[in-house]
Amino acid sequence: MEALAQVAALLADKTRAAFCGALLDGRAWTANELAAHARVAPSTASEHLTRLIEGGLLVEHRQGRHRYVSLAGPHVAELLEAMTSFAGPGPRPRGLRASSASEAMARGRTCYDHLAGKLGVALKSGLLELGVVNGDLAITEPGLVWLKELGFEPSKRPVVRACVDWTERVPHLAGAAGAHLCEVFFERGWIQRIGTTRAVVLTPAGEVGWRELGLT
Amino acid sequence: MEALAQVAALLADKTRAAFCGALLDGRAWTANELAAHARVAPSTASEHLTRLIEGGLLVEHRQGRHRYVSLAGPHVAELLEAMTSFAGPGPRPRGLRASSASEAMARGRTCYDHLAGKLGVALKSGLLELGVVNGDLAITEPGLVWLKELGFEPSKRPVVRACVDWTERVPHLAGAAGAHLCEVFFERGWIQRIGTTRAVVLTPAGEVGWRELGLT
DNA sequence: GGAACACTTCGGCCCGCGCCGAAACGTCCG
DNA sequence: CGGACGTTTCGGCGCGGGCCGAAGTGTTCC
Repeated sequence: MEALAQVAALLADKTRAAFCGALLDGRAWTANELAAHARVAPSTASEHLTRLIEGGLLVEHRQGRHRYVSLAGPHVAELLEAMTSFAGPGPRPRGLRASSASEAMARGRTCYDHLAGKLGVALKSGLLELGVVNGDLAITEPGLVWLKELGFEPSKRPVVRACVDWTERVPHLAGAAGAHLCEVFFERGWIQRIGTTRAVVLTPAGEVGWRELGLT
Repeated sequence: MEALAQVAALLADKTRAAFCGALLDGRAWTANELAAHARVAPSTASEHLTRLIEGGLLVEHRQGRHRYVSLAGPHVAELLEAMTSFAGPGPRPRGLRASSASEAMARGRTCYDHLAGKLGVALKSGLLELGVVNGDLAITEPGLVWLKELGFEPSKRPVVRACVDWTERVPHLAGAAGAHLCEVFFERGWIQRIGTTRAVVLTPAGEVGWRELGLT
């Protein structure tokens, strides 16, 4: 169980945890951006990043004088959400700005490459009613056809995976299908990021689009 | 992401991780047993247990002068295996005793309340061939009938869940079905613990039984 | 009642590690 | 070439937390 402690230790520091939380938006961040985000000195951030990369949680790709880092893959995102949902919604954040921000996150957000929050759960429920997935959150035959009509192409990656939502405490839709739908929704302008955060809203166009697809 | 760091911190200590690893056998241990297992003073163990319980990872039930603790539920076991499998099989354990013990664990073991290791993966493959579960590891209609013939009764708990095997790096069968099958196999003497460890072997009777069920 | 036992609380030690600032390195741009 | 900038390395500081032993509480058994 030595290995367990080592992975846990990587995430046990609040600065490193903040890094991972920021990277959950699925994008690549530079070392400086993360340092500013977590309010630590660049030198401190650099050391943390090295440890997270060596631990296999992050990957880097260097470009000129920049060091871009991102999560090492969907499996990392799933692990992070699983752990976060375990602790569950802690005490309500204090302060107007913070609480409205966290409300926005609860309403809808991206979780690495798919949708989470109330929006993510609504999507899952809709797909369930449409028969795209069954009660155990597995893809159905007609569901696969439905997805292909939206441009989905099967790959090595599992089509659907359950990812525990840390605000709703309910599994939502991850995996290749979840990622594809999220991508399509962004392309069509159905969902939009709020500022530069992970929070996401369904646009008016999105509401129409969802209804036309048969989603609630 | 503060919450994430708190959960991680609980598991970031090698003594607490060792406790959790021991408790993955699904049984309740006393504080002293765990202390001896992790080679720390009883006073140290006591403090660790309090923290793990407050963190929601463990539950206790006191009986006379004993303090029994066990994992707080299957969700904890799943989280632990997910994190352990992430780190993956580290360097081979050194020493004859240690390496043969870890070999036995890799061959077959219990993971909280279901089977894991090569044995667990073999069970999953067999159920897949029988059509009890499908490729996405979801229960099928005939599969549910098949389970009920073995005394399975559906409950609130999900019938099947994927649990990542930390030695095989492949999902195996958890959830209510996994727990029920493990229980039945123990009752019928088809599987047996090696000593008092989590390691498990398929008995000769078990080999016959598995064949009769159509498992490989 | 008294002795063994399981566990807990407390005080104190000490190591690990997160943090910073200063200085060095490499890259980009004018 | 020189200056700005993103990043890294190093030394040093200070806190948190894991550990133990000693003493205390509650339970069981004789």
